[in-house]
Amino acid sequence: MGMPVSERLGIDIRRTEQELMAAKRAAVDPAGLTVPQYATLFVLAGNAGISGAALARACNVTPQAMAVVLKNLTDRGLVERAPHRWHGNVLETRLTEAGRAALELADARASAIEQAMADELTAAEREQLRALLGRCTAAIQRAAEEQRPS
Amino acid sequence: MGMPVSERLGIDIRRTEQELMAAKRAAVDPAGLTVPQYATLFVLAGNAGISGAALARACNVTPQAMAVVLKNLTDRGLVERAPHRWHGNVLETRLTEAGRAALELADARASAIEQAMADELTAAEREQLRALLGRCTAAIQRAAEEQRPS
DNA sequence: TGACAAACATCAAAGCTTTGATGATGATCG
DNA sequence: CGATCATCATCAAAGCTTTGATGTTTGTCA
Repeated sequence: MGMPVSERLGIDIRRTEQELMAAKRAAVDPAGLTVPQYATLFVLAGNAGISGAALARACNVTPQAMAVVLKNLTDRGLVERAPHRWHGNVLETRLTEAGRAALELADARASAIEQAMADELTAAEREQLRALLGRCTAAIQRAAEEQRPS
Repeated sequence: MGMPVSERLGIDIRRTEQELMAAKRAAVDPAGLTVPQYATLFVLAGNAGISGAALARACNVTPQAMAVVLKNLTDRGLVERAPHRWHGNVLETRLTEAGRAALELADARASAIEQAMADELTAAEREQLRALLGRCTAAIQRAAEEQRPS
């Protein structure tokens, strides 16, 4: 096979992300939320009345994926959706009181995970990590672009 | 909310992993595979006759998740499963010829993504990244452990 | 031998995610 | 004005993933 496992940085990245997801899932679970639901409520808290499509962009998922999350959140009464006043097609989404409460509960615990990660590193190391990840992201995109059989 | 978005390293990690997954998905798609299927075939290529549970551990997913992947691979004739000779309950899984062919096709392209990422960084930077990610992983696990209401 | 723990496989429910396809709405430009 | 394009929402299909619950098989130990 092409590249030895020991040299695949993707494995390390994936491993870390998996650990992060597992920890966040556990952190957010007592609030009755999933990680995507938490992320959605989080964005919503700072952007009341945003559209589903914009929410999808903010969370880096497809509008269809976001629609599923929003449906579940709506069913549980954590968000409300209402048609935009003069902009016919758009549905404005807002947090309900219950939604804000769940978010606050979840965020306290989720933030603790982020905090632990931040505390493990010095400020310089944090910047280093972000810079390295950024370069990886760029390289990945470049490689993907080149592979495209356009 | 607890922690400002600009300080959440998790977001950078997640972003990179998403980009990586998207690129690998595109890379592996012409071979008719998904990323989990590719990962499974890859492990299988180096561990013929492994059990489903062991495969799950190697891929860092639950046995149930692996069962779904294996079912799809079996349905497409890319792997074969047969009961272990003297060990009644275990199903041994092996690549078929078609499976090996799909893997090779997919691996060439997937490796190119990994290679691009590796090429972007110097050897020292690669080690730095792995070390930083490793420390993050450890910190995450520690934090998750502490949060557990045992 | 018989009870028990460990490992394996699997059914089921719930949820997320992607690609593809449709239809509605609003803005732009000829 | 009317065609076109971009944006938004949504239906559908396929696949991955998790938690929880079952049942089988093996090996250990009292």
